[in-house]
Amino acid sequence: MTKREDGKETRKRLLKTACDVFAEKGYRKAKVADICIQAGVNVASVNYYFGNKATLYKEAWQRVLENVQEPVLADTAGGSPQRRLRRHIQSLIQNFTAGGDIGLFSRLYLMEMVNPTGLMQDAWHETIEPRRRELHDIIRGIAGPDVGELSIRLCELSIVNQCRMFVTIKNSDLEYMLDQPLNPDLIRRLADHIADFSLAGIQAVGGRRG
Amino acid sequence: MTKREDGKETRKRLLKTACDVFAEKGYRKAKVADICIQAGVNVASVNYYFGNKATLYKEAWQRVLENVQEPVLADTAGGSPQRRLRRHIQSLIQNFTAGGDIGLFSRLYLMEMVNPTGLMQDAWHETIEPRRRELHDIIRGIAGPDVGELSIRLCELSIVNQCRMFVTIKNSDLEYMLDQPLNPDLIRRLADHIADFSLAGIQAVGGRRG
DNA sequence: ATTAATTTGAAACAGTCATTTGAATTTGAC
DNA sequence: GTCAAATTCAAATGACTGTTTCAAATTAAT
Repeated sequence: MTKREDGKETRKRLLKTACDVFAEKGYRKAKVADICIQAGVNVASVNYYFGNKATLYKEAWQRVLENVQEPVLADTAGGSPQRRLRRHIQSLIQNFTAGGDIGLFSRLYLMEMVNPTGLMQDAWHETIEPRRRELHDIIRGIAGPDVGELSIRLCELSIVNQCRMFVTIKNSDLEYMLDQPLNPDLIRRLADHIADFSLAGIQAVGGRRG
Repeated sequence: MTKREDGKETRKRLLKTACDVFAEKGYRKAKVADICIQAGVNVASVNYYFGNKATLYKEAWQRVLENVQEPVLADTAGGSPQRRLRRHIQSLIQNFTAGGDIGLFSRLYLMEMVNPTGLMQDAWHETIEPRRRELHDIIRGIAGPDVGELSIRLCELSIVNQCRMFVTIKNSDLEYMLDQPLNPDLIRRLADHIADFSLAGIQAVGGRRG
């Protein structure tokens, strides 16, 4: 009865492309035509497989969220807090810079922030929460038990927002400020810097019994 | 023969409102009708005074850029580098949080980044350059003369991006992460934190002769 | 060859806005 | 008080953009 499996493949390609395009342009500015052309399928396919554009958007988000959390947590457990911090920062930056399935997340978030569709809202909280908690624990481990909760959270923000520069500053502007091209070496250097800088920051906050 | 000065007033109100609306919604999503209604003038006024929407946008940018640099530089000269750093950070944050003529700048930048109009490009470099240079000197003063140029610039980025969290994270998310409402007191606390955190960061980078 | 799942292109449809227009109103100068 | 220019106004224009629908054509599996 049920024949023809080849539609699955099309649907998959469509969804994958949708992630890219939505991340690049945001919900509104992304046309279904764009997505379809880039995916090499007919314009009507979106409606055939997803009903409408909004549903496609939601499913794209879901796909991105699913792929964001895994590769990091595995990598950052174990070792001294200092070492864990360094690795956590590296993985954060990788998330923000990687073009593949992963950097998409922060771009989507940014787009939602700048002009919200209201189609999302909740789902992403669950996704970042575990990572947030881990960073929290690492910082606590470095700062010590006497430091106030608020101080720890402020450190979280300091660190995450340093890493987020890759999302919230145009690459060309970043290169302008650093006066050199943004290659993988430089990114590594930046990760090291952020780790050093932040480690000292946390220790200072801890030392003053914030 | 005839003068009639009352149009100037309208034009001025229109321009001011345009800054707000463009900053809030971005070029595309902001309708001239929105701007006109919010300014309490007729829809045709935009074309009457500015010819078209694009020109209004450019003039709005210009207006914002003009008002951004002044109030800060005056405030941060003099004192020890440590003290100057603290004040610089405070003024940065004020720029990013103030609703008035000033916080607009960073919102406009963000909007341009997320979906560029291509109408701007250059002008803002000139505007931030003096502030950038000042921060650079402050950091150099703290880190010492032996620290490499790149390290100084990385510190710049660390600091600026901590302050930019107010622009690049939704207030509601910020409140969620800090687990308390974002009132002026908390903002002051955050400024203090960033100053402490960054001071230690710079000194660490300097100490290691980066 | 039959069947049902896909694919297709074109047409229909729904909105959204910037801009124009020309008349009405206000203003300032004489 | 009158005139001409400057300004305001409401309505209409008019273009464009982009999603969705549909019926016909194609394809894969049995």
